[in-house]
Amino acid sequence: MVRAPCCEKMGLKKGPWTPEEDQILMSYIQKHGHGNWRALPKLAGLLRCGKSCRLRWINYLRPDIKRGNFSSEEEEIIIKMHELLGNRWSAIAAKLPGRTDNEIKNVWHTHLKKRLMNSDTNKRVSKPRIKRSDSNSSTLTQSEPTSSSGCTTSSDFSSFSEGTKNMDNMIKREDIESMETVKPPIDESFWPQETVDYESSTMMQSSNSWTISNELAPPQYQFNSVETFQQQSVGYNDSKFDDGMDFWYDIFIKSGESIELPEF
DNA sequence: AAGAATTGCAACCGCGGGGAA
DNA sequence: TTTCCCCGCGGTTGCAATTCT
Repeated sequence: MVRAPCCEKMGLKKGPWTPEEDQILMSYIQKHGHGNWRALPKLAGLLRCGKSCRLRWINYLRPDIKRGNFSSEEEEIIIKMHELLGNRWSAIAAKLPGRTDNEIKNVWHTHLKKRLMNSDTNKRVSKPRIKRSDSNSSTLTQSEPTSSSGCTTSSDFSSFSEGTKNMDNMIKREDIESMETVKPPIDESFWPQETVDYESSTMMQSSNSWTISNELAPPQYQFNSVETFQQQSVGYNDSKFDDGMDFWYDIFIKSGESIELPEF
């Protein structure tokens, strides 16, 4: 079976969309829905192929699209899901409402993959670039620092599912979030705005405890002494993840201290 | 200040799945 | 069962913006 190239017909426009074309496509879909994508451009009066219209709508014009930089939580989810699912961008996008597979794919290739590689090789992470444009905002925005939840570096996610899966304490996600205080005292504000450098905090593991030192961090953020925390994995179920998976967080408890895990 | 190099992202391409005829 | 068509997915590309020298 020979398939004709999408835009073989002469006269069909390719390349960047103009605001006028966007307006035509949006108002047509808002009035009539998209129905048959192939027929849509003709009906709407656009010199584009249906595939191009679909892509423009899905990736850019849809009203529920969330624009702007990814939050560190979203990036964590992407990293975690990528580890579980691989390059199944649409499946990952399903876990991030308002984000498209294309956007996630781009973020992975431009930020997260490099970050993980740098993390593995103990290199500094390069300064994030300022986002070029944002349709919902006329001002340029700086990427958020991507140091995520305290000392839980991206490479630590690899141990999420390898952790103590047989532990009995299954708790809810909101409970985990309310337990932020038991993590080591390194949060997003730890890092100066212009750089993302979670590698300046080093973690050394001996049996199930982590020794955390941040002697390379900026002076105002250094601990007075090296502190030791116990690592513990806690799992949770989240209805957002409808494919039956459980997720695991590593939390850190100061040596000598104990906490009670919240009940269901 | 200007040109080169790098980066980020929108858009394109081709393939495969699934459903209708 | 086979053929055709549409849609969605993942990989890749092109180019504008930004940074570097």
